Amino acid sequence: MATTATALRGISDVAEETGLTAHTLRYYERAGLMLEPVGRASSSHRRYSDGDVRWVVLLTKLRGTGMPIRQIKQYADLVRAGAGNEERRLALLEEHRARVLGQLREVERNLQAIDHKIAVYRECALERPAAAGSDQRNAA
Amino acid sequence: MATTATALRGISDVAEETGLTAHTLRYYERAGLMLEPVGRASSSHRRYSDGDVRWVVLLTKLRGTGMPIRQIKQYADLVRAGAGNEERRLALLEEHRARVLGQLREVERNLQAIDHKIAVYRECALERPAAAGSDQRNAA
DNA sequence: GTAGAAGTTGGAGCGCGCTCGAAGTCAAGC
DNA sequence: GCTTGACTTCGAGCGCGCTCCAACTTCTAC
Repeated sequence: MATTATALRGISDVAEETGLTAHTLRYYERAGLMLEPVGRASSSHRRYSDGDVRWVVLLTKLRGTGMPIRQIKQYADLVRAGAGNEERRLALLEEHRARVLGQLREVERNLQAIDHKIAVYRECALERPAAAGSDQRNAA
Repeated sequence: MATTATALRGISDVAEETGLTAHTLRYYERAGLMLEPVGRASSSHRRYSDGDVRWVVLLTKLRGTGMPIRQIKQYADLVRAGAGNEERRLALLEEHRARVLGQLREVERNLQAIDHKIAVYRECALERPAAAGSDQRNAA
């Protein structure tokens, strides 16, 4: 069952896979976000395991929802500590989730005001046929 | 019809009304986000008109959807320039709107991954009856 | 008049999350 | 051997959006 070859990847492979830069990957590691120091080749070049990469992908989801580095660090610390603190991990994630949902709602609320403004400008554009070329807008 | 008394407000009133700090209000003004320099009392204290306040409120909506100061400045410059550039204002707002919608979708997508993680931890919590007090979680 | 609160300016400082530069190491190809 | 290029470390730098400080003026209450 050695079919899943699980090739260890270099930092630029992982950068490409995750959408982060190599700089950022090193930064995350320095910041203590990795579960364990990333493995090294004899040349001291980093060699990421599949698990490392999956973890980094999770980090990108957390960052992508605005979780601060400091809090991701807390979560990583909990996971690194091993079994027994699952409730605290869950609480941390749920708190984050609630915060994100709140932010989403607020952004939507603010966006509605902007939508209204847009609607006003559209009406305004209808009233005045406008200067030449008003129709070359991209109707995206 | 002079019933709308339109009292001019001091900076701390406006801070309270808008949720910004007085510091931030001054900062926005310095950054060129106001349509015109805010009026002053004889004492050189700022006196915000209703229009000023409405504009600041709009600024908070733009900021609240993540529009950078630099771009808000562009929008303010257009409005300040007066009639004739409504299309550019509209385009600016629509671009922003599209960007925000994209970001919302991506945050939601990332959040789904986190939700999945949360679900896993919840199952995990069910399997092991866990240490005392595991049921005092808020069932939000 | 006088104390204390609240406003003014200009510029410095901060927290965040990267981002970059410099100098060095290592492996592969010519 | 030598070059090229991808990697390493450490620390500095940056862009953003505030946030605060210091020194000063002015309003308000007593």
